[in-house]
Amino acid sequence: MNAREIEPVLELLRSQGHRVTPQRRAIVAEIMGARGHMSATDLATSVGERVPGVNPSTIYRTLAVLEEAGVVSHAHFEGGPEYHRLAESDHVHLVCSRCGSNVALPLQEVEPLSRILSRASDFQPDFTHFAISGVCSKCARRRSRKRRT
Amino acid sequence: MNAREIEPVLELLRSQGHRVTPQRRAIVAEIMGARGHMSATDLATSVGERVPGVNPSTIYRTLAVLEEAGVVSHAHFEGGPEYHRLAESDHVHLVCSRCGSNVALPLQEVEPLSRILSRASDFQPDFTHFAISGVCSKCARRRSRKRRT
DNA sequence: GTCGTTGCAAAGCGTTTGCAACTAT
DNA sequence: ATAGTTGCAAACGCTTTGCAACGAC
Repeated sequence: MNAREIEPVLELLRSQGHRVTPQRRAIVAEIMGARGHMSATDLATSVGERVPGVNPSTIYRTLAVLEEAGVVSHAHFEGGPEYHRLAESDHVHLVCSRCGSNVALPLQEVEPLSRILSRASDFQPDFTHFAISGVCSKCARRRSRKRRT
Repeated sequence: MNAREIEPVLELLRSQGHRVTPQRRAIVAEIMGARGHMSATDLATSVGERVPGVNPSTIYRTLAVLEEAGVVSHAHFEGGPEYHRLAESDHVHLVCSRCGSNVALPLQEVEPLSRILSRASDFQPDFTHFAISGVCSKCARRRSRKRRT
């Protein structure tokens, strides 16, 4: 499936002197094919369904190569880092501290915030690298429950 | 030093049925006395200078009690969670992905951002819970260097 | 044939847990 | 005396590392 996304990546790796192994094919296919983000452990699980026996260390080493190559990136959530193809960096993650819901907000929607921040503190923010915690509309209505932070 | 900050906290704990031990005194003194944020490991180290031999598990358990009591909170950085007294939640952390510098920005400065976000996505953001990654002015000038992210 | 990659086993880290001994109240 | 707390040791989950065997090129 969607070889359009993975072949160019494999070519890129080759052009950088890296080798394309069955394990890497599976990892690249999995992460470039996914539309969301996933932890390294998630990746290990799903890759394991394509090519059984892929070692976790291979997952981590390949993720490092892919980040280095600039085709994959990671973002931080309450539960730790999650990986995604670079194209997924076009939105901010709004995570509710009450119910844990995770909503994606197009980066352009926070464009104004970036400008304000740049002016206020001479800092060019990348709102995609860390999630933004808060309270979603649903939880704001039923004001109760414990924080899950 | 500054018993003004720690005594009320110890009283609060007692009022909740918790007990005040030398270890807790030291932990509370350390984290309520600190003006910044610190990892659990940092805490263990500095507490160890006051009361030698305090076990890491005691640090974690006490931090949980203090968060539950609402006198301490944590925020997420590239390197993991860091703890701080609640009063330190009055600013956002702007972390440079190039040089790692960490600048505090008063929460009021991002007030406009909160309003925009609330309107745009019906979400009440808490910009203090996760740091905000980006590029500081210094690094923006000398455009080079590798990302540390 | 080279040299990058893999699996494996071990180690590293930060954090959690069960439990008996201890101690604040 | 009664519970809450501590230290210890073990377990955990995630990630990293050294190294010999393997395999892409």
